[in-house]
Amino acid sequence: MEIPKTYEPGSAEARWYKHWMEKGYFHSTPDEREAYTVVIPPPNVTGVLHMGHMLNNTIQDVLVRRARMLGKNACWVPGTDHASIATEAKVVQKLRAEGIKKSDLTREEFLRHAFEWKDKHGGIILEQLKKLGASCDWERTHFTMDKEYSESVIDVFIDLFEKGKIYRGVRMVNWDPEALTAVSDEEVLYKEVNSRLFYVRYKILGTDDEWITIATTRPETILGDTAICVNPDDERYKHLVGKKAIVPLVGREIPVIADDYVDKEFGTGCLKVTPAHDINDYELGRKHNLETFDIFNDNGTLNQHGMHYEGKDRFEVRKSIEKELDEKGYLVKTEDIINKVGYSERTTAVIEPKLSLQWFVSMKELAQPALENVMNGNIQFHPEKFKNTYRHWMENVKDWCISRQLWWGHRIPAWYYGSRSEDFVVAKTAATALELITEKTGKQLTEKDIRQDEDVLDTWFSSWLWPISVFNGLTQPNNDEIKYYYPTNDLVTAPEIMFFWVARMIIAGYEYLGDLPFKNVYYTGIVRDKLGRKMSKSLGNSPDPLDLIEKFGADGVRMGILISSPAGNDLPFDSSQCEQGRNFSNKIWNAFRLVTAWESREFDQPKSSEVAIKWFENRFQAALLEINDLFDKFRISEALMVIYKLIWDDFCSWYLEMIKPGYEQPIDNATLSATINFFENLLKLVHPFMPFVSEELWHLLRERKEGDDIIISQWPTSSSFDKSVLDKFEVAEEIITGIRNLRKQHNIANKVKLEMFVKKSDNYDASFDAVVVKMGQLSKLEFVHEKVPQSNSFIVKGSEFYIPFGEQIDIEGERQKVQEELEYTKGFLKAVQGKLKNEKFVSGAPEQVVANERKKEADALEKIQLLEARLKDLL
RNA sequence: GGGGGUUUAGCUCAGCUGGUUCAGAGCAUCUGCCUUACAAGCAGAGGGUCGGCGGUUCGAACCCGUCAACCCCCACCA
Repeated sequence: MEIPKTYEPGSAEARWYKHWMEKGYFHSTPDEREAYTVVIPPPNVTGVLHMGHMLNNTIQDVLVRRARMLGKNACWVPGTDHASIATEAKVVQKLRAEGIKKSDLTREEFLRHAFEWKDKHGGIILEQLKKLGASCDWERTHFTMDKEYSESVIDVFIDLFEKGKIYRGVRMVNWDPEALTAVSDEEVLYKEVNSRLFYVRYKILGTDDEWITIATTRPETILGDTAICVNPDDERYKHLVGKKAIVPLVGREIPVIADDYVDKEFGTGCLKVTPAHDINDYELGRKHNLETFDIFNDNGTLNQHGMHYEGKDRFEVRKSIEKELDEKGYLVKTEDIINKVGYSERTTAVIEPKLSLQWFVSMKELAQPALENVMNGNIQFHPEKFKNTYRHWMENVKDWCISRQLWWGHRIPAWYYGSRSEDFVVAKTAATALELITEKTGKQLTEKDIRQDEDVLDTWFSSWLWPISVFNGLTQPNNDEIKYYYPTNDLVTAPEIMFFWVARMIIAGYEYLGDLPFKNVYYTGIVRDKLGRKMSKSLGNSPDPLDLIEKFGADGVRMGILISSPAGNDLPFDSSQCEQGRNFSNKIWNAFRLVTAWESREFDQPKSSEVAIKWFENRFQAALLEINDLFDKFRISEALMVIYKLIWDDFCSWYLEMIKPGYEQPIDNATLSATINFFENLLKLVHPFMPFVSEELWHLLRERKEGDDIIISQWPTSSSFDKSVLDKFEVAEEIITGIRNLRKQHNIANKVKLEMFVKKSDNYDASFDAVVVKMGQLSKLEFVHEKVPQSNSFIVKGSEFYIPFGEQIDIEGERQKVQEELEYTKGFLKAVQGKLKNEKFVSGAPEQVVANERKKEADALEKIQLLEARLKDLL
């Protein structure tokens, strides 16, 4: 049977993924083994796989597959997030394309459309992950709006409310006066625009002609002013604090107050305070007990507080009021400035900040254990540097606004029965709400008398329960699964959502299960394009991962994405990296072709093969130790690099060449069998990174019994190794390279056998001589006591190697070469001796370091002697 | 504006608490090879005053100061 020259990933990938699924290898149920649990950062339900997901999920799969091979009960829970804003925006957009406006639909109608959309597009991304090879337990797929999951979200809301951790508070929302709705922060686009700064003077009450001048970009809001504020340290205005000023046009008397918030440098250093239309002003208002006048109607026109401007649009009023202020002598001057203005993404209307009652989680106390347990290392961040960012945020944590003015999501379980702000109860159902109302007020109401809060909860208010709720840890407390799988082990995610998600999961973990949600957090970087831009849907600069898989194979893409992506570092993605990955799978494939082509017989093992095997055993163990260590430190891409070099350089370029029989010659049984064992172990190391090609070759390499699949094979066991073997081999490598270099310099083909003579140093080691003869294509290797004339030479570890070339020798070239080396060594010696002459160095540096320098000196002296002798010969 | 981070070869990164290797790897580049596993390959080679400046030290890529550039997060300024 002819084996193709290149590895063809397509069929192998489909075949093996199906096989793994059929065998149920991805599915986990609690048993006596140690659990290894990972929960996927749930992608948006309607999302499409992008490069960030590829990176993130490849890392998770590597960790999970390795854990499985280490004999752990690996469980990787997949699922999707309802992503309220993103999904709702998509549905709105889709409806708009069909000519349907959201405002024409009832909530129920809209949700019907949304669920239809979710059923149609939801989970596409999960199918894509299968193409990547993700070994998720698909039977455990969760969605943050599943029935039981939603129940846990609502329960947590109610619980926190009852504990007094959730409260209603005033917050500025982004009001879209055209759509007549509040929009989320994410839907506001800030643009820099040319504006004007108006300087307006207010008369001080009780004076003849004393004025105070403020600067504002929004003169129309003067009608809502309830104070003027200056910095307490501002000498210019100190005498005015406590006095009253008169609002122009309105005639209202307002206090002049002092607060640090005011920047002395900006404008005139005086701020007019309009608590209803600016969040900072609102805070000042609260602090100083100011009145609040909301001067706008919902559609952006002025209301009754607008006096003669009532009913007119805010921008029209801005123009008119400028004129009026000017005419009446209040306008001092105007200045052109550039400032940022928010526009609604939906309607492009200018956003009006508007005060409204929102729901908050009070965070200070909840955050305490979450902060401590990261700082003390109970939860580890990789890389560690993110602890700083985390600490800073957690120490200054602000209360979390959890209500969103959307329909797609978990509706807030609050029920209103009156017009006062305290006329509400929090309850799971309307029925319970009615009971609570009766309890609270004595009134007997019906469902018609109450209405549920219109808002839904912030998406993160459901995703923060992810590691708990995928095991129903709240709805069925202490069930077998939550006990077995929680705390999970590793979380792999992007640093951007450290606060949105990671911190809050930690908080929820301690609050609800009294334990950490995961032990390690691996932060991936951001995938960027060649221009350094973040790859994103909106920019459209992300290659389609499925195209890449098509082109380079899933294994190739996985390797390409991991090879230069240390934790926490950005990954500037270029498809050439996938090419490298594809080449690597091909390399392994061809190594297999070579090994499988050999015919084996029973005969004496050549010495070169014997020592080659001994060397590779040790080499493998050394690499394995390093790989395991790198995995422990979550240095995944470095582990991959070690494997890459182990296979490409050590196994293929060295080992296989050392044991390779001559053309059409058989190989001895012992060597072939050892080689196949090596190959198997190498495939195991590769498997977490390149699951498909490794499984394919695992089965081609030898006959396998049913169920003998690499995915469930045992990770190679680590044992001690003999470093001296590796050191000796390194010397042999150096000798072989020396021979190759001479061949190259003198244009001697590999086929031409050469004779080599060695003048040994005292520490010459002959254990790899057979390999040197084979790899160097030598016809003779002989030891001599004298230098060999008429030959080229090189020095390795004090031994001199001579290869006679008869007439071909280029004496001048050789002399020059030796001369250069001599110069260099002399320079080196000078530097070393310089150090040793420095008394402060000899007395100050540790003994070991000084000893090293002395050794360097001795070695250099010896080498200089050899080189000088050699030079004399050449003259 | 606040906070965090980064800066080492053309690119992506290692370099552990300052001292074995005149600074390491992969990719890319260059040179020579279609050598009977692989040209998606083989064998070699070149390439860095470790962002700038100053300091501490016998000794600095590593510690301190300062300047600069870039990135991320948060808040958005009347």
